Amino acid sequence: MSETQAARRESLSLTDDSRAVQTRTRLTTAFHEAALEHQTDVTVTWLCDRAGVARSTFYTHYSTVDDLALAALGEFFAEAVPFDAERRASRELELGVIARQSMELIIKNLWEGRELVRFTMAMGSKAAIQERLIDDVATDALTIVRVSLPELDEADVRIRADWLAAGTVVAALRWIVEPKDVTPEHVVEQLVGLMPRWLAGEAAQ
Amino acid sequence: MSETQAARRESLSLTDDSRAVQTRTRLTTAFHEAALEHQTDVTVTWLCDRAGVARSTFYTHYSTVDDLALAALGEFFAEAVPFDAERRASRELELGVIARQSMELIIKNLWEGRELVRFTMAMGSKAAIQERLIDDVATDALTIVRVSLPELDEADVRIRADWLAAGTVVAALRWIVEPKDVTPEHVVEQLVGLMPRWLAGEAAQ
DNA sequence: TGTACATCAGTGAACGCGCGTTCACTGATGTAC
DNA sequence: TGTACATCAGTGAACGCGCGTTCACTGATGTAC
Repeated sequence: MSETQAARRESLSLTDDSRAVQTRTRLTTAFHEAALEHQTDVTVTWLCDRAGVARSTFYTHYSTVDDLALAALGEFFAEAVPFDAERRASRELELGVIARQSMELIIKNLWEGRELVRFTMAMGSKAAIQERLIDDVATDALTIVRVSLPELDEADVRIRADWLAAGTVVAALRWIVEPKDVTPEHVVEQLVGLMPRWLAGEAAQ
Repeated sequence: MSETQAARRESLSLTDDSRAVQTRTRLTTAFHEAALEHQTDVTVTWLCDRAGVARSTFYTHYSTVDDLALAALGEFFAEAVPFDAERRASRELELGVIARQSMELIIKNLWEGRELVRFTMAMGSKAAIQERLIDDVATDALTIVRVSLPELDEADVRIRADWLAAGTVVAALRWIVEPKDVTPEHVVEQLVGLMPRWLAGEAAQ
């Protein structure tokens, strides 16, 4: 990981230069196409050929295929979690209602994108993607825990956020990846039931 | 992943041939040494040189460095979880006591091996190792959930096992990897508190 | 107890492959005057 | 409105590297007789 390349990636990720935007779109599209076509062995070269972009250009934007994959997976969780924190802070709804609605949103997003999720996780980058999703969700979950348990110190907030993020992401991803006769609604109920009471109120357990 | 190599690995992993045992020991030792010496860039070649073993031999035993790393990490969780299931089945202790003792065992093992765990996760294989630990723990946790909630159907058992395994492994690993002023005892309390009531009884929440 | 043989783990050289970086370049965009 | 110039994303060829496999081999172990 050279400083030069990393710095260029950093600045490119921030720019809205139309050429850069187009390159990212092309690569993301190529990734989606790979998923639709159930391509195996998707290499950087394959993606670049498909996107009509030079290999060296790929690396000015992304450091690995996982990087692109995560970008292409989009905002399956990212939408739900900050929204949840907002509503908790406003205290207009019961905890159980908020928890259930947020989980419904996460599960709905995952379910709608299940083809893409399955492909991505089958591509060999499963572990990396799972880990980064957990990271992202845990970061957002920190706010939820702070709002819910204001007196808790930071280290304990972190433990709770990690626990919740990991449990939710892993259980949801496995349900998505290994299709069973379980409806999204049922999964929501199960996951809400696993939440602690301070998070989901009477809906817990 | 060729059939030939995979098959050879499979049969070698089962044998107790003294040569094979010695090779595995040497490689595991080399990995431990790499950790002690805080080696960066531990490649298969480095490990084999250190172990006095041919590179081709490495691949007759392990498919990747992660494979070896997981073996070298040993039984941080594996010891605790089946033991937990046994005691639940015998119904001689309160749920909360069993849950706390099992968590104490997991955390104690991780704490004692924290140098090795940190090294392994810093080596670049963090995601893969985290994922495989979750897998292992989830498999054992299936039994615990079945014993605790006998009437539950298999898909729901799976969701609960995944949730518990992921929460425990991820929260514990992050505590280990990013040292804070949090004692092992305190972490145990936090994690037991996050368990659902059917698992930890009154100790939950 | 000794000899012949089968089994199987280890070896080392060679292979192709994809990764991620580097660098001098080109060409499009947009700003200065 | 036109010209000169700076900026910066994209390019493509080349590089070294480690991965994981293959295969014909060697040599230790242990079993059969």
